Amino acid sequence: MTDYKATLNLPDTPFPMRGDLAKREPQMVARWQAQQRYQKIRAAKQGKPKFILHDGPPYANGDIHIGHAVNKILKDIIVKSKTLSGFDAPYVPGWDCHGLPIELQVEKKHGKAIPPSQFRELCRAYAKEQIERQKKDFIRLGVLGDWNHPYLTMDFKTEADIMRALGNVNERGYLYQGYKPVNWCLDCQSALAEAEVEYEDKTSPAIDVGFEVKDKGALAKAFGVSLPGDARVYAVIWTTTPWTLPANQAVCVHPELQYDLIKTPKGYLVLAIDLATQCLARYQLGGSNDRGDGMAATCKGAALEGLLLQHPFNDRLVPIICGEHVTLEAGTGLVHTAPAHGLDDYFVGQKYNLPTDNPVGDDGKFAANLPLVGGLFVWKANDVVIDALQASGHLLQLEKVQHSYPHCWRHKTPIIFRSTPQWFIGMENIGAGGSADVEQLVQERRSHSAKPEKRDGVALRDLANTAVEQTEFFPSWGRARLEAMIRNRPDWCVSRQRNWGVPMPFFVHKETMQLHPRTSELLEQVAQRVERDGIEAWFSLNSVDLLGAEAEHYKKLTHTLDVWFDSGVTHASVLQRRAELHSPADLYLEGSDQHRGWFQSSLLTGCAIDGCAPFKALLTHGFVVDGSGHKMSKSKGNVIAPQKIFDTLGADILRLWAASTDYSGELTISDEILKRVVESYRRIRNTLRFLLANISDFDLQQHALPVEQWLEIDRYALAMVGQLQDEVKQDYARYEFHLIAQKMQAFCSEDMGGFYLDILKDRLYTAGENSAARRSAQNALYHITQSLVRLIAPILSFTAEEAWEVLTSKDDVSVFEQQWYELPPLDSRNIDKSILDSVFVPSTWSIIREWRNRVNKQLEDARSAGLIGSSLQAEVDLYVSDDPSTSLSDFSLLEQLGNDLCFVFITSRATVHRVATEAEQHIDVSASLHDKCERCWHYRADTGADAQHPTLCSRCASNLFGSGEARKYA
RNA sequence: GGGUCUGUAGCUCAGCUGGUUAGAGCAUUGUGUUGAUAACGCAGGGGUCGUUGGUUCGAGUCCAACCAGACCCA
Repeated sequence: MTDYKATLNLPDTPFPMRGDLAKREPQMVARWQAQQRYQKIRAAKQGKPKFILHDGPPYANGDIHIGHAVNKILKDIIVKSKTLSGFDAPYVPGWDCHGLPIELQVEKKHGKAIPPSQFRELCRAYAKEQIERQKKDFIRLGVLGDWNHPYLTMDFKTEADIMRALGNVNERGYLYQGYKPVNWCLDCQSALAEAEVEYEDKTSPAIDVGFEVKDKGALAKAFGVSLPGDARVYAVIWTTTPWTLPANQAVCVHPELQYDLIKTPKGYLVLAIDLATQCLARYQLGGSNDRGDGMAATCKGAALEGLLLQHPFNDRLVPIICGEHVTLEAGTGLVHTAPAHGLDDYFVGQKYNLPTDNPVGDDGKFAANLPLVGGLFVWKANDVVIDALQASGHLLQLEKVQHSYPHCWRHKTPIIFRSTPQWFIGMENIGAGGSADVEQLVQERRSHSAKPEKRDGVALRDLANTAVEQTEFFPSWGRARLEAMIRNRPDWCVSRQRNWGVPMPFFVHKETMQLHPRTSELLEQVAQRVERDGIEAWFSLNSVDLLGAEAEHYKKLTHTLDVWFDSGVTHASVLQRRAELHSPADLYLEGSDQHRGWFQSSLLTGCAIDGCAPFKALLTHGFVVDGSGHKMSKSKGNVIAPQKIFDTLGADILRLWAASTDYSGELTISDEILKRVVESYRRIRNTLRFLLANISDFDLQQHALPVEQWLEIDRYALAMVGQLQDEVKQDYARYEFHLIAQKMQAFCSEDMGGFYLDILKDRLYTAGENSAARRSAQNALYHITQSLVRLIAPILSFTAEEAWEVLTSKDDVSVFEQQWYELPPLDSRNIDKSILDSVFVPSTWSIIREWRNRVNKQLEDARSAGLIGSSLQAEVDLYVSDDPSTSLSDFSLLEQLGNDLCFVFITSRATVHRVATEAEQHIDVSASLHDKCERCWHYRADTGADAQHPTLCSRCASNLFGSGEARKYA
């Protein structure tokens, strides 16, 4: 007996069914790097229009987590899809290298007793080491980029350009000196970062102090009462830091809270209604808020705004102001406000243009010339202040309280809030809010800080607003979020008192505190030295070298820049400095937290320096959460590490997960989800494998057939992949990757596996190897493969490159040197006239597929009844109505397929019969009574017709030894 | 407490401007095949569309409140 199996054209490919990704991907990465694929792709794309996705630099500390992975994968998908869309899309990854967290790590490792310059060297070395670790993982994810030349904010040139950017901001007039409260350790005599502060219990004196109301007429009006001429009225505050009273500049009320005016033996007191009773009890005073007619004298806080009070021991008037931060948790509902000594106070003070004058020196002693507390240490001043208040009758109550209070993490001693000179980028030059009276009052007293000039008369906030308007947002709500933040943000404090950071290379006059008149010129000289020697050039600089004799009048600033400034100005230090890049970038892409971070620091510096945003579009993704929607944390134990995923499942699985999740909200990940992703991957991979395996003997040069000579179903397949490609290209352009993953999956399962490929097997395997019937199928498969490999490439990069090598039989080429595939045209303009008349367009094919579904259901019934096993054992008879009112009835459509209809249903016979009405329509399934052809497994009457080949049907006999069967439709 | 979002089958997602029995893939169950075989085909089960109220002839789709979750602030 002949082995007819050997005569079949069975699939064959080196593309394995199982990806074995975890093991093989690293080898692929190594080879790509050795082959310099990134550089090759750049060369291939030279001259194409540019698409610049600018990398927001991750911080160079710690190994990458799943959030990093999502961010880099999304960027990579975009860069690659743009590349395939015909853009030259270089990708220069970056790292953020300066700042406190690195200092902390280095301190932990090497201790604190290290000279600053050596300490900075250690920081630099640490950052470098971290970058290498992160870089290795990013590359492992399959992210394509210029990994040999990333940008680092600690590159000497970049450090110099960061300084130059600061100089530009200053030249535009957006930089000014002001004061801001910082955590201050009296023992360190230096500022502390948030991370250096610990909270511990401390006992403090808590005092209630009356501020005498100066403008009694206005107050009486606010409460709707009339007051006796000699009445004394006090606004009462409560504080646990009596020493801050010398810096008091206002008393703050909540605009929406209700306040009482209460008559007591000590005079009238203003207190929040909800706290009045307990306050009076504490002061051991009775009292009444009856305004004389039996009605209570109350009013909203807002009504009190602007009233002037006499400071209890300084010769000045302070206003009542309104603030949302006032609460009823403790005290009186009126808050003593010293902008120099508290952050809330500072912010509300900004709003009302209150001075932030700080009377406390570095050593914690009050300035010598101050009344009452001059020269005293702050803690000592507590008692003096209390005694004075007691003596003057302003003190209503004194007690000791224990409360949580910030302490220095090194000295374990209580710290203070103390405003210090800082540098700001101003959002506008006129403070918002505040009543006219307050405005006037404070205007007179403002002398120490002049806010900046506007750029061309435009405030930075307005510039930023305009820039946001002109930006495209993915998703669109990003705009609202950024707008809201810009509307509310205070001026940006850019100075820090750190070691490991880019210095603010300024000289200020020792007396006037003004910047040196030649600041820009000097800054450039410094920048040139920094370009050569790094930031150390500034720290080690002797002022005389630059200033000569002037040096004795100028102070060299020791501030460093907020690291957000470093990364914020990469549009200047990177985009505008690298030949292959440009600013504004086409896209910035980061997590949603960066609306406050990098998006904003980039926007503000861009607007300050260039007058516009450094990006044309912003894309935001959510955070990764666990399967139940909760954030990941070590303590919860629900952290999933990207390293574990690519070491066990492979990077392509992680990439497919990132792509198939809708990133506009949170991205959920769990073992189950990953398991589903793996299934999904298998489907795509196996479809690809089947395609490759069935065109392994196909050579387009030799075997190409014009589309009009293809079988109908092959043209339909081409139409399907054409539509898929159109949609997927659009989805890439809109950055809607989860739709792509979805469509890819459906295409592979429904259109290919469940329909086209299943039907095709018979023809591919049993038709003559070089027959038109088989070559027609292969033509379609070839184009589908070409299209599909590219469509998945941005997402499943490893798999696509692997398939590309099989497809091209070359191992040193990348699919990313290509563009989206150009499918043979199928439309009426380019195709043979005969096809125009064809009834077989996608919409008619869907009718055929509906009938196929009906047949399948009947076959399944027959199978359950034990009538058949394989569908080829069945013969079907379709009774279909021929509705004369329609131009093309189902009957005539199915009938036209003729003998090919059975291949569509994968049965041994399919016959269409005409019935009159739809009600008569039905499908009969019967088991074939004929013999099974050993080769094609169809049950046919002509099996054994050829005596020479008794186990073959005549179809196979013809395909093997004759002219071959003719197929027209399927 | 404020700003910006999210909540449709076990999982990932569709569902356009409100209109008939809410879709797909994966998973699950049954089954066929053994010439895509740790693959592929076929059929089935599975959803109070976060909850409650409202607008409407009609709401997953509009409005309000609430619940849960995320990010950023305070």
